[in-house]
Amino acid sequence: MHSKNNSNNQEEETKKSFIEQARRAQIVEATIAVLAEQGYLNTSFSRIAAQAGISASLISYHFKSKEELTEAVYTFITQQRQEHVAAQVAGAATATDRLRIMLEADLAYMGTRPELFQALLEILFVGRSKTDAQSHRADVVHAGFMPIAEVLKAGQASGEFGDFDAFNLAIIIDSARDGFLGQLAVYPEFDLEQFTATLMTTVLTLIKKDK
Amino acid sequence: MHSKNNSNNQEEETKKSFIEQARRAQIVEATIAVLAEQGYLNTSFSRIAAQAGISASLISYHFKSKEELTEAVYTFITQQRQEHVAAQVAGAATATDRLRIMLEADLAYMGTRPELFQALLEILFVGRSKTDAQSHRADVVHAGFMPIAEVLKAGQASGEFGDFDAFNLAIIIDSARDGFLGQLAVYPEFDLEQFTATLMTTVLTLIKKDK
Amino acid sequence: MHSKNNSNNQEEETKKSFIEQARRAQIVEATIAVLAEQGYLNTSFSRIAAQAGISASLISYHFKSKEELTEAVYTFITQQRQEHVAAQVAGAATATDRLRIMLEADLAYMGTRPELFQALLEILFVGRSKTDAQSHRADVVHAGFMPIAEVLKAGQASGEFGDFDAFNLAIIIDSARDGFLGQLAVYPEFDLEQFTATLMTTVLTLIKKDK
Amino acid sequence: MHSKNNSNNQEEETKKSFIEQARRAQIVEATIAVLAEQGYLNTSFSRIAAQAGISASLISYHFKSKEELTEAVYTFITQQRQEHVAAQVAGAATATDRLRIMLEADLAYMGTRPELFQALLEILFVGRSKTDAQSHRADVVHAGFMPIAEVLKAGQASGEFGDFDAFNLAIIIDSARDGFLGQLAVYPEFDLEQFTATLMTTVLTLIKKDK
DNA sequence: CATGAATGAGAATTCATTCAT
DNA sequence: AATGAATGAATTCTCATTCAT
Repeated sequence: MHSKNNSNNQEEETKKSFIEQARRAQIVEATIAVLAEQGYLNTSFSRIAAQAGISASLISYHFKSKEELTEAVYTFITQQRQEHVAAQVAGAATATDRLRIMLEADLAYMGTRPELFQALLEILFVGRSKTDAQSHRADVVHAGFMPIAEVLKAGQASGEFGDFDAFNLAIIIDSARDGFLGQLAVYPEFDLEQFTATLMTTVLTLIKKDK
Repeated sequence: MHSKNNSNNQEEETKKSFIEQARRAQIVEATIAVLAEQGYLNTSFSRIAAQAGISASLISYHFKSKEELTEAVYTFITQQRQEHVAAQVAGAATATDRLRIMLEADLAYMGTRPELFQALLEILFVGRSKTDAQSHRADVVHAGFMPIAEVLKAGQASGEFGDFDAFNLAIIIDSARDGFLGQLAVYPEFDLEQFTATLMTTVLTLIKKDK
Repeated sequence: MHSKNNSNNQEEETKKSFIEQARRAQIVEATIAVLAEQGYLNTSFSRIAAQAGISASLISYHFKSKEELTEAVYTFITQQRQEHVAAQVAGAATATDRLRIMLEADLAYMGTRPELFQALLEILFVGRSKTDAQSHRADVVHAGFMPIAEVLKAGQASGEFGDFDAFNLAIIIDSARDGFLGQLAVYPEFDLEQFTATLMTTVLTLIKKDK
Repeated sequence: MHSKNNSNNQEEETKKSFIEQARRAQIVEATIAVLAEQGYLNTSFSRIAAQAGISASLISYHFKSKEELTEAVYTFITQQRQEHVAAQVAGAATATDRLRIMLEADLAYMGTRPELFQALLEILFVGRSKTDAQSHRADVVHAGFMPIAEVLKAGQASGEFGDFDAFNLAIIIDSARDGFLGQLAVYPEFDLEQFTATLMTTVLTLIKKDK
């Protein structure tokens, strides 16, 4: 734990935690694959282990409980999602641009990895065994439309957008985007670009000033 | 078993199927309650039985498998939902009216029974143990936006609506409605009427002819 | 649960609970046997099941948890023990008689069933996984010498016994009796009657008035 | 491994066995603590490791098996116990003195270290996974009263004590002492000195010549 | 029609132990 | 000397389902 020779301590610890991180990542990826392919009900430690080519107890070794693993998967997907959007939204000048990029970047990333969204849904609508899960899910749901609601309000405050119920419109936009992603997981042949275009046209119509 | 006298055979069978129907309905209702309260993971036969005040084996007696029970619950909720909409949409004269009623009637019914939607979500995103479940879920997802797409196309064909991508707009509208119902299950304090109003304004803006 | 025909209700319930009781008794007996033969560590549900010739899950069916089973075994042995003593101690006239019977009756019963004492020890010195187990064990330990202490004090109060530290002498007597039972479990060849005689002589010497 | 230079080989080995001994002692102490605090069932390598601040595999490194560790703990406690008594009993002149010191010294030492007795009990009544464990335990139990029996017989042979069943009286005395130690582990508030006094009075009464 | 009894399959998790480093 | 990583065996327990009554 606290070794005596402080020579290459950091290097060792980095390497160690590297292996650990690699394993955890491997397990998380395997879990996503199983979740997307087999559904939450069939996502047992032994199936994840089979998918990853490791033993089931190794999963317990790296994740204290199934809950912790599920949480890690959720965190991983959500972070990936947010990072991709954040990277592109940084350069947006207007509220319109920010809103456009938020939707387009998210659809572009998640739309090409339907298994991520699939896994996310499985987690959100199942892992409700513990007491705080309901509120956790609430937070999650919340997290989806709040950023959109803020952009909408910002656009209204700056006079860039027209007059509308920002809160409920945010729910509509957020649900539309996630709804399509949900469809895409089931119907891979749906046209991502076309939907994105339709959604953008729709949104621009709705936030227009002189409507 | 003791069918020596074939006098009132039919009557008996009718009575049996009546009891049978009543039991099945009771079990379905209990399942919905447990699904909504405890989540799919905690919805075992024994919990449903406890909720209904019957034995777990009686559920097996009336439903060949858990899959069949799940299917029955899904069918029950979906039928209820469709019947309520169908009853009101019958009297609609224009496509606009039909679309409005489809949304308003559904929100009015499902919005006041969040446990139905909750249970629906639990089923849709979990019960995937058999191979054909993926396609089954596809049908389900499909069922949501197709009626809307048809109305949109009808409105366009009759010249009542403007020019837009009917298919993708149907996905948007359907997702917006269901998305809000999903939120409502988590945040009961959300304002159903206000959202309905916002959604209607939005939809009317989108289908308008001279936009 | 609450059946409609109240004709032979009681009879049915009696029969049912009879089967249930029989099974529980069978499992308890099997558990005692395994405990005594293999020790607590090797007393798993599957071993008990093998001993009883039933499936391991049937044990779970009748006992909600291993803790409950352990508790049942403890209760069973303790009750047996107390009943045997109580039956004989009832007719005792003097404190001396009461004390003598308490010791002789207990040694006579438990001494011929060393596996009961063995099982008792295994439970008392192992089943300490839960929080309240420490206090539970305390109660148990307490239960052993308190009846003896009471008899000693009663004998002193009535002038039947001499002057001594009743509390600590009770511990000594109780420990001596249980200590021998513990030895007997390991060395079945020890002479029960001879020890009983020695213990009685000893005790009578100690409580004598004019010593 | 790098034993090319055989110059200070012996010194190294000595140092090694010193470290080895220290580690083994550390692990034994940690095991005693966990045994006393958590009970045998909760005494796993990982818990012992946590208590000692080392890794679980280091325990396997120093003790070939759990059995060996258990054995080491038992030996350690027993040796401590015997050494303390032996040191004081050496100067006893009469059999009475020897007996008195054997009891007083043991109670004085073990009575102030209830965790040792607690750990001893946990080991004696649990660690029975191997075939020969039963006989091992027999030896252990034996070890308790045999020294007492010998003193009693010696005192009788020399005419110092009266006439009694030395063997069974030894069991009584041994059980009384250990029984109180067991109580003490559960009720720390019990009065060690008072019990010791009572026990001594009792024993002296029992071995008296003209009774 | 209804149930209690029973089961086998499978779940998550802990354990002692091994091994490369 | 010491450890983290890894595993297979074993554990308790839950589940859907069957069957005799």
